Amino acid sequence: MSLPHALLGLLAVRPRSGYELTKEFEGYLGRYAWQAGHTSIYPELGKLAVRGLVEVTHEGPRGSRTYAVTPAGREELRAWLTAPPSRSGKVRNEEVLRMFLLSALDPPDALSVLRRIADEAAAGLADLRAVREVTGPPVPGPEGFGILAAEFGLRQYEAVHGWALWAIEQLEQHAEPAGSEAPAES
Amino acid sequence: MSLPHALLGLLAVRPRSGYELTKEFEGYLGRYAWQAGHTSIYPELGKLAVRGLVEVTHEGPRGSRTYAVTPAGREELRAWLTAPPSRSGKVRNEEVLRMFLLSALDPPDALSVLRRIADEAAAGLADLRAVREVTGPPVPGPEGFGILAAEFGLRQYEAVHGWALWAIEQLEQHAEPAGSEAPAES
DNA sequence: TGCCGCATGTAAAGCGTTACATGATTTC
DNA sequence: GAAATCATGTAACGCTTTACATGCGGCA
Repeated sequence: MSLPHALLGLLAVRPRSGYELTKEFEGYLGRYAWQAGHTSIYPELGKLAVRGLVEVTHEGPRGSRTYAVTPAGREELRAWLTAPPSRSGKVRNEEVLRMFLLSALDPPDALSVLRRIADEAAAGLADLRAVREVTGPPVPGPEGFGILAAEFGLRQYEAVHGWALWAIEQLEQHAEPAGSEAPAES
Repeated sequence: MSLPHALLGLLAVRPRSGYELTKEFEGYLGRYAWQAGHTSIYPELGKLAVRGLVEVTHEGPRGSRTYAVTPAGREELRAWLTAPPSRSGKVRNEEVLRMFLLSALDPPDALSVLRRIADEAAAGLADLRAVREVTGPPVPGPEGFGILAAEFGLRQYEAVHGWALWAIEQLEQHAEPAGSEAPAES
């Protein structure tokens, strides 16, 4: 379970409340890396506090509590991030599963799914390129948080897009296209 | 939950027993797309049988039951694969999470992690290239099962590798390298 | 005969998701 | 004053994982 480390990582950038952490998981973090709802986050913060890895540094208006990482928490985060391959990386990616099973479809159906994948990758690519325009070039330290990740997502989308176009080409050598879908743009 | 569809997809290629299906999840499928143990698979096969999506076609030596997809099961699989973006794609990828949190590390630590990532991507790349050598060029239909996925994995690794090298370059502009790790080869 | 791998299953514990629930503060 | 948002929490259900458990068949 990596949720505690995700929380430590976010709090290492700057202290936040459980509510703010929840919002963070609704953005790119939750979309690409790890998702969690507030009903998982609040109890987990409590456990981390008991273990002495985070602490409440401020209590605000609506009973809000701002958490910050302790030195012990920072050390735990560092240990996890620099640890060996982990070797127990739990993978559950529905999109990748679809790609694995794609060959089970008739070529016309497979083609239309591939065209959709190519289109979605192109859209994601455009989205992240816009993000890069706004944030500018990467800088090190907490300020640059997420820039490396954005570039990573960008290159992932490029790979997916290229793969989908390649796969379409492969399939079209063997079957006439269905012709019911708009072609993917480059 | 995508487990039932993963099972339908595997059975659509050819009928198998629960045991064989379990083995399948220990390979590339479980490593990259979706993991499951036999204690999830056996009950799920029972549920699919009740719903009429699979059926037992043969009973072998050690109480083994060979399952096959029914026409209804094939239709269900097709519906799932060709369905819209699904919009509820659950993402839980520990490796990607590490990349997101990388900026929380000191530059020297971040560099050593990035070098490890680059090395692992290079290793995975070599592995999949070997697979491609064995299986040859892709062909359509159930026979080509997994070839598209292998090419996909290959391109993913290329993207990760390229990203890691790029990230290392970015960080080295701002901090002296730790020098405790072997440099990543290209 | 003994061991290994095949082949399936149950039970308990833990975790995550969904739904339900509450109250305070700000904004209009 | 009403509505939206902030901010946290509990409870129930279902799924996953881990551990435990059993027995047959092939091979040396």
